[in-house]
Amino acid sequence: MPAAIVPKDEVLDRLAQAFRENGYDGASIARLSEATGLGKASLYHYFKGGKQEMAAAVLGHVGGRFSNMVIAPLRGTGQPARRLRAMSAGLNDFYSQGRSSCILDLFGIGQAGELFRPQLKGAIHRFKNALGDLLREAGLDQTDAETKAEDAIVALQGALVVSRATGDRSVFHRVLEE
Amino acid sequence: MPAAIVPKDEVLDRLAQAFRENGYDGASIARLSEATGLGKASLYHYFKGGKQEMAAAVLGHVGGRFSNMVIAPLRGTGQPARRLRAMSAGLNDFYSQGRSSCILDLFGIGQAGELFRPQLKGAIHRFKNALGDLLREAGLDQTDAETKAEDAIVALQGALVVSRATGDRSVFHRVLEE
DNA sequence: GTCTATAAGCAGATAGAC
DNA sequence: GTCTATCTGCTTATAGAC
Repeated sequence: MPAAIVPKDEVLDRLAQAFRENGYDGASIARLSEATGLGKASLYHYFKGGKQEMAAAVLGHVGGRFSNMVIAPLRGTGQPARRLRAMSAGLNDFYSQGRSSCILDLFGIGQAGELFRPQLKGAIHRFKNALGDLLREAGLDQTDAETKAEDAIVALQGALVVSRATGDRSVFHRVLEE
Repeated sequence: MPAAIVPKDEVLDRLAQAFRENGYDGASIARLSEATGLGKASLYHYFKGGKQEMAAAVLGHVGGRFSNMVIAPLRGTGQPARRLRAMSAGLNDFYSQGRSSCILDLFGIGQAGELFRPQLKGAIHRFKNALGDLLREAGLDQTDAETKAEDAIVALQGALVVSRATGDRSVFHRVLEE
């Protein structure tokens, strides 16, 4: 069995980008085909469950990238303040300096929301725990740490929405400095 | 010319709800027809510009409701702290206790974003100014007031996204107490 | 594993009767 | 002002050749 012409990770990256630009409903198979450079039938060869499976695979893939770029720095061994800065840098890269929408936002809408809510909930939970643990390590008590962690995630999501709506990414950059 | 069977405000309310539940792309004409109780052709009689005009009309209608329920209390005459609480109550109603997504989020996505960005930007600007003016009146300097106002809008949008993604509206309620 | 061709159905939108 | 019926094109998805 010969290797695929395009590595699956690359395909998933491009699918993710297309979903992030258009949302679940707006990302038609034709667009996904164009974004990946694969014909429609090839996409269905990769993802036999169709668009829904493509989205699920993207969710897993993006979750993995998030773990590497954001969660891992938080779970590292340096000083808390330093790890927090590493997380900010990771978020900045992950969201392309605020240009990319978050899948947690897009996949929460409409029918997609019903399909993927458990995964979205899990992703938020993991992020909140990682950040909360770090804040506890930095000296906050359990309740404060959880609240602050949740606030940070809320601010991040809000900044992405406002940045997209205004076309002005300065909000995203400012919020990243919390 | 006899009156319409359903008042236009009622039609707009129902269209708004359908758009908020499904997003711009997810809200098909068939769904909008069902949501309003009007046949497709009747919808096109009201909105000759089709779906795009329906969305634009919803944007204007919802903007008006937001002015009444949220901006007006901020611009009132009582004490700043009291007006702030009135705003919170208005937001709680406007977003149905966190159950409704914000049009600023949904209409920022994909093609809809390109169509409506100016209106979205304007709406955020008006909210930020009203809130900033109140904060200045409460004693903050210009820069702080603007920053805090923006932070509040960011937190509100983020809370709505996180509430929708997790299905847990407690985040929305907590953030409303800032 | 990729492609072209095509099926079946839904999308947005319109015509014309009442 | 509302409806049924319809048009056209795009949607998801599949069949089958290479």
